[in-house]
Amino acid sequence: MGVMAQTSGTLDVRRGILDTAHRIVGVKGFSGVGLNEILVAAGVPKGSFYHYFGSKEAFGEALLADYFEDYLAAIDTTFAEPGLSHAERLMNYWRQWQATQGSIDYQRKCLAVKLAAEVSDLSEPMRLALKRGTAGILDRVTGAIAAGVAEGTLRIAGAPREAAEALYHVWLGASLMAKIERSDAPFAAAMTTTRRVLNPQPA
Amino acid sequence: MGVMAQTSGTLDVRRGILDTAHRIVGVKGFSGVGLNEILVAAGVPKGSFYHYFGSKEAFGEALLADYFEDYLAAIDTTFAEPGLSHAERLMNYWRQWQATQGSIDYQRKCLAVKLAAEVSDLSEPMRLALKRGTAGILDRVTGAIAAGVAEGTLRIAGAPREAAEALYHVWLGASLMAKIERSDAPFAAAMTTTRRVLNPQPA
DNA sequence: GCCCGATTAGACCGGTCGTCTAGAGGGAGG
DNA sequence: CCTCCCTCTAGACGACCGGTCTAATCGGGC
Repeated sequence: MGVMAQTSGTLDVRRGILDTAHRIVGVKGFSGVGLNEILVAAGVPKGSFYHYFGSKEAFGEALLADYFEDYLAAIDTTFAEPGLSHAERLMNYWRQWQATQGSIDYQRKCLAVKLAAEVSDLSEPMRLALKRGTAGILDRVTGAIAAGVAEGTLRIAGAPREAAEALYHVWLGASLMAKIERSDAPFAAAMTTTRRVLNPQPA
Repeated sequence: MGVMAQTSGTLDVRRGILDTAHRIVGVKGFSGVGLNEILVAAGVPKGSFYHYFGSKEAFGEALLADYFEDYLAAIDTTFAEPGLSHAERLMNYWRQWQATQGSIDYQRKCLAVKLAAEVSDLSEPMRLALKRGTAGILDRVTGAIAAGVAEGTLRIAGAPREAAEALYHVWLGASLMAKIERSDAPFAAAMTTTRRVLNPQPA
């Protein structure tokens, strides 16, 4: 069977499809791309698709799950960076958001922003993947805010969870406006709002 | 030519297509629906479509323009309602947002929320229609905030434009989250944020 | 050399957008 | 009252692309 060798090959193919898809779906959306385009771009024969995924919908679910897995790991890294206050770590997170969404680098475009509206009325499994992912983000941001408050580097009115939700909404909305306006002015506005909400203090 | 009689009939057909499309596109998105489905639902033969619209894209642009025309007119009505303070009118606007987006009434779903991410990478004319529409909303909200501040029923930190952008971002983001979570909790959170930002005072 | 599971090729059918030809409808002008 | 002519309707049609599935191929292990 060559389990080892073939398994690694198999996983590479799956990864290749997922990575390619992230790039393309991040621009064209989910209904807007055909499997064909993704498969050709990934150099994977069309016939193979149903060996790796059960359907286009199951594939979309996997794409989202895979995306959030990476994304949450990246947040954990940012929020654990040594030598920084919780306030600084949190502000770094928003800075990264601005940097990745504002750039022309489609590779890393946020699938949550791109797909939320399109997909949540279309597919229940995909909607739930989105729900799990965003809940994970909200949990982490809430934790970081609470830590900053406890540490004294953040001063907020109300509960950490409320602030986290408010800020996540702001950045989601700013991302939508940035797409509409093709400008990163909305992110600058979001950053101003963020500072007003969090009142970051020097450590 | 029968200009009058035929014109009214003609406009009815166009209206019918647009209204039906609003309902369907509001659920399925733009790439997610075929002209066929819309036309059948509207009871309009396919051949007529290209008499009224040049292409699917031009139709999408018209759909958005039409949507925002109504939407902006509704805002103007809300912001001109007699016997209310500017603060009350503004809070009514957000309440209406919550009511229409939170409901199951797809007829009136916000096309800006639904289509922004999907369409702004897909079609420049549609993106510009979105840009014009959202700019109109932002202008009106900014005006209402400024009026409330001048009147003394609103107390904000910073410029009215900043507050308007922050709040519009919040409500856009909350609408996305409401879709993802299938809950109107995000709107409740947005309302809390809104009150914190605007500090509405009794007249 | 054979076996057998992992992988692929390509057919399949239904739907996509857009086009095109024919003709129905109904006021205007003689 | 009849004809003209333009607006609008009708829906078949083409070329193409969608997701899915079956049947065949590939290639390592024995």
